[in-house]
Amino acid sequence: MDHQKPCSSNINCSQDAEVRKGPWTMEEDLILINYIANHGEGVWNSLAKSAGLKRTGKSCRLRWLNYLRPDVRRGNITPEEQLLIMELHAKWGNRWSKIAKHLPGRTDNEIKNYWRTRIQKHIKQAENFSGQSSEQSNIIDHHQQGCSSSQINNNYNNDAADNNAMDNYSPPSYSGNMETFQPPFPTESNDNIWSIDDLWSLQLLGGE
DNA sequence: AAGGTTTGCAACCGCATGAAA
DNA sequence: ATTTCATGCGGTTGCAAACCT
Repeated sequence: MDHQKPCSSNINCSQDAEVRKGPWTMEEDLILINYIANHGEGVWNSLAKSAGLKRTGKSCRLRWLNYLRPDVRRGNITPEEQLLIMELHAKWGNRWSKIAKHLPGRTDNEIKNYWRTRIQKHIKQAENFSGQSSEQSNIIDHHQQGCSSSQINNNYNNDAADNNAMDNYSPPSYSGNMETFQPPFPTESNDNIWSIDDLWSLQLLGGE
């Protein structure tokens, strides 16, 4: 992604004085990192203002949580993580934030993207190959037809099953296909224009 | 090499929920 | 009890990069 292009997709460019949209620039990232390092997270709307960012609080929060946080891990979803994602998804459906809580350093957005771009696609391909098992195609259909999370919850389980369920849980629908499932590695996506490490070291150098 | 298509991901949007006033 | 505001969530979109013809 080209984070350097200030207004490439900025619909609000004309009224740019107010709210910026679109990709974050390195400068904005640095401002946000710096500000949070010095003042903590606080209320996002006022944080955005105080930091001098022409962004909504929502946008700042998202950028921080999904990208800038020091503990966020990006790229290289391990086979273990992948398996866990599949198990938890089979159990909870599209409850991405809930799934993300079981994968330290991973964000709901990343897991959601990963599911949609890799796993879902691969399951669909496998299904086309093997004439498909009924249970599995049900799950895929749910996502293709955009079923609501409440529907998913009815089909799978609810929060009560939360923590100890994993002990006696066996993945209902994917296990049969794990044989044919080729993890689409490498999933390296660290080739950002600049790395978060870079930003943090910049922050540490110039920070305060 | 050029143009078209597909893929992957960052970011936005709308809605739901909860806390504070 | 009601309203307002902030946050969190899931779905969706836009676009650059990668791939294909």
